[in-house]
Amino acid sequence: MRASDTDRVRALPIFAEAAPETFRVATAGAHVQRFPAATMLLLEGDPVDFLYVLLDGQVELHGTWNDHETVLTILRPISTFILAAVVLDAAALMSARTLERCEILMIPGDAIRTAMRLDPRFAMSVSRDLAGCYRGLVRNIKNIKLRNSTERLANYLLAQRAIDASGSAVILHHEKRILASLLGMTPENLSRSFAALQKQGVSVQGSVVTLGNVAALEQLAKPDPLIDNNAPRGGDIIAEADAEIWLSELSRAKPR
Amino acid sequence: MRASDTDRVRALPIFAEAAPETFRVATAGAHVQRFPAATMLLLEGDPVDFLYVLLDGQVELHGTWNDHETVLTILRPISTFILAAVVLDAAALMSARTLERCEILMIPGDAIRTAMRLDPRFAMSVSRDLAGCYRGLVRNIKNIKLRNSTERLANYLLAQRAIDASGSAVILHHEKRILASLLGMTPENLSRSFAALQKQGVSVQGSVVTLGNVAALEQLAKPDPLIDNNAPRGGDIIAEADAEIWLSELSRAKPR
DNA sequence: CGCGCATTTGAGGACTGTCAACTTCCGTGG
DNA sequence: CCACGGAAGTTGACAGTCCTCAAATGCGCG
Repeated sequence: MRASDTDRVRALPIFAEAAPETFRVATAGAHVQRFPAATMLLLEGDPVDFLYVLLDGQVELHGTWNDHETVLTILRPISTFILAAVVLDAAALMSARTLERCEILMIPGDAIRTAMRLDPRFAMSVSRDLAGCYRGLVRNIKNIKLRNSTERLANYLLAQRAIDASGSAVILHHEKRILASLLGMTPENLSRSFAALQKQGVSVQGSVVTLGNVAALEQLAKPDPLIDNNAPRGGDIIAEADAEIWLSELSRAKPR
Repeated sequence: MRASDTDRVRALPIFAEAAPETFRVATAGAHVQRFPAATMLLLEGDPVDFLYVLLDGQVELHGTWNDHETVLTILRPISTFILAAVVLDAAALMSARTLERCEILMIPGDAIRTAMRLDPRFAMSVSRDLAGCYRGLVRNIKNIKLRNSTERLANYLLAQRAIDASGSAVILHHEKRILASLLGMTPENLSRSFAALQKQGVSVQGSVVTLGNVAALEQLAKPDPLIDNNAPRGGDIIAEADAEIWLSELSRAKPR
């Protein structure tokens, strides 16, 4: 692992407050591995022997049933994945596949579990990370169960805009069929949803989406701090802070 | 709190391995409170000051958006809820409402967080609990995104049968409109799904459902250990053990 | 007994998935 | 550099799923 990578991993929320010794032990048994695009890193049902840390590239986590597949999340550096399975030493519930060439740090699960027993601050950080992941999924379920596909897309676009902070243009970082699956629809319906959002000033050219009328888009999307995590990075804390601002905006919401 | 309750709380996975001192301190500042049916315990967006432990009764956790509501989970004794918000000292993402008269132990969030810092074994237990909750939600999302409503109902019935182990009869522990929301459909469609399952030998009389042909129901439901948590109680470990048996059954699955 | 609420049933419409054909984009190889 | 092939994306037609509204039925409790 390069020194710059070490620093980036050290800065992960999970390690930030850990004792130096904890970090040293955990990363001592770890190794960096490079994978080509479209590689299955892990199959659901497999035992999980490592905590994965994505250093570079993109990874998709997905689930399968009855010959159908759905994307559950898409990861970008720096982030860890399948922490929950590592903590429980259990089989994976999601499969992991690289979307591009990736560089991944693999930390033995044993090392993580023993580190948690020895270093309470580290265990606390793991708990906080898991709690943040849990809340991310709660948001996800509310999004799926309470909104239709066009509303989900609209909120996705607004959330991306908040993250990238790149003016009125949003760049899609993955293929549309991957995005469609992430949002719980078919590629065909994603196209149609984009078309439907033209009325709200949305126009698409390849992977560049321009939001011509953010106010109109927000009126349709009705973003909600209790569903849409608008924190630039690293979880909950920031999102909670603006809750009151959002709520005032929500008070004028109308029935569907 | 009655002595019998103390024992039951002590037996919770979260406290089972905690130091005696940890348990004593945490429960010292706690108090038991009784609530009538249909009481809002917590509104989404509210700061969370307590870890709740349901000792008796039923509690529903739900989410709201744009004047629509969806049930996210239904709790029965003994279980804790909103642990994730307590760990992060964040606002609740779900509202909690009693479905019947309830008896609830409320442990100050501060006590939980300081206990985690002081007792690594307790922190480890909290991590394991959160990891189990996280995996429960992953299963939930796969269930919603990969199955239609009748398939979800069929799997729900099979899962209930496995939990209660009560022959070929399954008892619905909550009103059908609550169950419908939990399964992500309207009450009307729950009725129709029950009707559709008559072909698979399912018949309903009030809150008693008899499964007349489990094999046929399983053929439709295609239960999967990576979606349906069939552990009698307390999470993942048992479910993982039978994975191989289930998988052999799945290998002959056909495209939808 | 009657009221209120949950549940069921029916009709219609909105939303979403599937299939097929077509267009666009992009990387490869000539 | 260009032509080509294959995959991704789009569009249209159609079907299945699901929601909404309305009305009827059933159930429990005062």
